Amino acid sequence: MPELPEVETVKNVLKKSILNKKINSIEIIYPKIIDLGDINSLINEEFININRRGKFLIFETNNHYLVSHLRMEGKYFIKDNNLPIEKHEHIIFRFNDFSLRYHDTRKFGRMEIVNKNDLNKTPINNLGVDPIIDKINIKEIYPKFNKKMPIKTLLLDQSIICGIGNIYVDEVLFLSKIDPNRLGNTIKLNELELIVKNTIKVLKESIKLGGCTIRSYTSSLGVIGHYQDKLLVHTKEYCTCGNKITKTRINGRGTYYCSKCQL
DNA sequence: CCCGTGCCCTGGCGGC
DNA sequence: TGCCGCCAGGGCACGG
Repeated sequence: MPELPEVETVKNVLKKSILNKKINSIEIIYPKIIDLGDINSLINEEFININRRGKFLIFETNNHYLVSHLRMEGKYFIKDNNLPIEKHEHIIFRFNDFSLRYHDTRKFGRMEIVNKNDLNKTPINNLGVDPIIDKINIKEIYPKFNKKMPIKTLLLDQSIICGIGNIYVDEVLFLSKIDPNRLGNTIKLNELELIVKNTIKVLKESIKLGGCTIRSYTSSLGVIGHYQDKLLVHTKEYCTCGNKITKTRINGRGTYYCSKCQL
């Protein structure tokens, strides 16, 4: 599933191929993907930049922003215009010499289209600090962790820190030697500092790997993350210390941790 | 306000 | 071999 590093990679690859080309037409096969705005307002415009915030892609056109969240399985493909529309392709942007196709097996992804002044009407507005884009002030965010909720749940809350998903949160807490069940109000300032440090480290390393996994030799932009080769605890059976990994559920999410290493 | 639950979706997999 | 039911989970709506 695309997480922050994969979204970052998609952004970088798309920037190389779709900028400054006129959108001739748009086909909407599954309209529910769009939950705000009129995607047809992008016709005759060009994508002039692409940014990322958290797990969101922000496409900038001449007069609009298209905000896109891939959720679990969303992907963008670049294909020849002549190729038939395949199953799970829901939105098609047609340019002169190719098409950009939004593909999403489970239809969980969402898009919002707004005028330039209205970015604050999109979910972007509710995001907290981005560990890659922003300089995080630990003392500023520390009070938001003073809650009777598991630290894992708080780290997945995109309005505090954005971009961390279920896989990376397990890895970050493992590296920080913190039990994901510990309540936010038991986390000390220096522990949060360590968590943030490891978050930045893990995400940066994964972005590097993401860059290697783009299949640029095809016309498609399916991103296959190779971060799974680096995972230390998520989906693992045994810890590097030899202890059996505990599999449990926190906030409805599958959770992996080592009860010996993480306290 | 806080927090837990269920929903959206489909493919993959285990069990029979 | 096939079918059924469950599971995966990001974000949001809803309700106690």
